Amino acid sequence: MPELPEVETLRADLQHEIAGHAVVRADVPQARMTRGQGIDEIVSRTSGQRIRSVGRRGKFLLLQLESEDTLLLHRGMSGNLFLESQADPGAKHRHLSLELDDGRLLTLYDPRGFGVIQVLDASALTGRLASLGPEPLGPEFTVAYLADRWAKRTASVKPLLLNQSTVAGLGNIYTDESLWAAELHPTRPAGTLSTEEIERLHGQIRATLSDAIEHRGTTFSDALDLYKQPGTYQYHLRIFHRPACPRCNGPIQQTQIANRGTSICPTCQR
DNA sequence: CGCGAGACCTGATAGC
DNA sequence: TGCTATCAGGTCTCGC
Repeated sequence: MPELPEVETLRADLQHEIAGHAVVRADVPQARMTRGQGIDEIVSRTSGQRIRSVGRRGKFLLLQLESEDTLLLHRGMSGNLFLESQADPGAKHRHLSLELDDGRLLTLYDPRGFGVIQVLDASALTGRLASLGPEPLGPEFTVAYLADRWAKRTASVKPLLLNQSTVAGLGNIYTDESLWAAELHPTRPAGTLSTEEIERLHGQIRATLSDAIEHRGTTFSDALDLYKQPGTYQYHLRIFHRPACPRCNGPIQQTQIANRGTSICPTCQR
């Protein structure tokens, strides 16, 4: 579910709410999302630690601890992180709870279990994030970077945008939205894009993500924020799961590209 | 190496 | 009502 705007919304709220607070007690009820790291290790390396700050890289949330360890969290497809006074006792899919020094509880729920929970030291963190491409809203994500990277690529532009090593943070919604805004067909071989087309795409990726962050992301059914509230960008989506194209009024085609549901305006995106 | 298909897992919803 | 099939906002890995 969550892409960069939903993770960034959570990061900003977490920074505001929990930075400076200490973790009194950690609970990791199951090891499904720990990628081989032991429950005991995660608990012992987070318990008692003050949270310095809350960062983000792509779709990863990074809780920087006073020990110089980082608690790395990924929401996968269905992960929600809530700040609550008590964990939902009926929840089947609770993966992490951090009890803070003021009694509040930060809890990660993830039914599908595609998310990630790991505690990493500085060098392990660097390694873990090494394959990620640039931040789409940062200075390293440039037209020249994309043009250079794609010069000889035959793959379709959509799966390349979904690949986090191209640029970190795009998912299915914002890829479709950006391609529509740039008037590009998702199956265009990346190497055939002109500089002007890459400029359009680059600009629309940034504009779309910035706009979605302003609206606190997209919420369909779940995918709530720290306070269990929905974002509002679903009311501003132009193509994704929409019936008609806001540009030409033609019907939007729902299809499969790269094994992902894909929304296209066949008139505006050639 | 580049590329696409399938796997991973659970829950919601649609259709019979 | 209850069964089965399909789909879901993300990675990973396996073959070609």
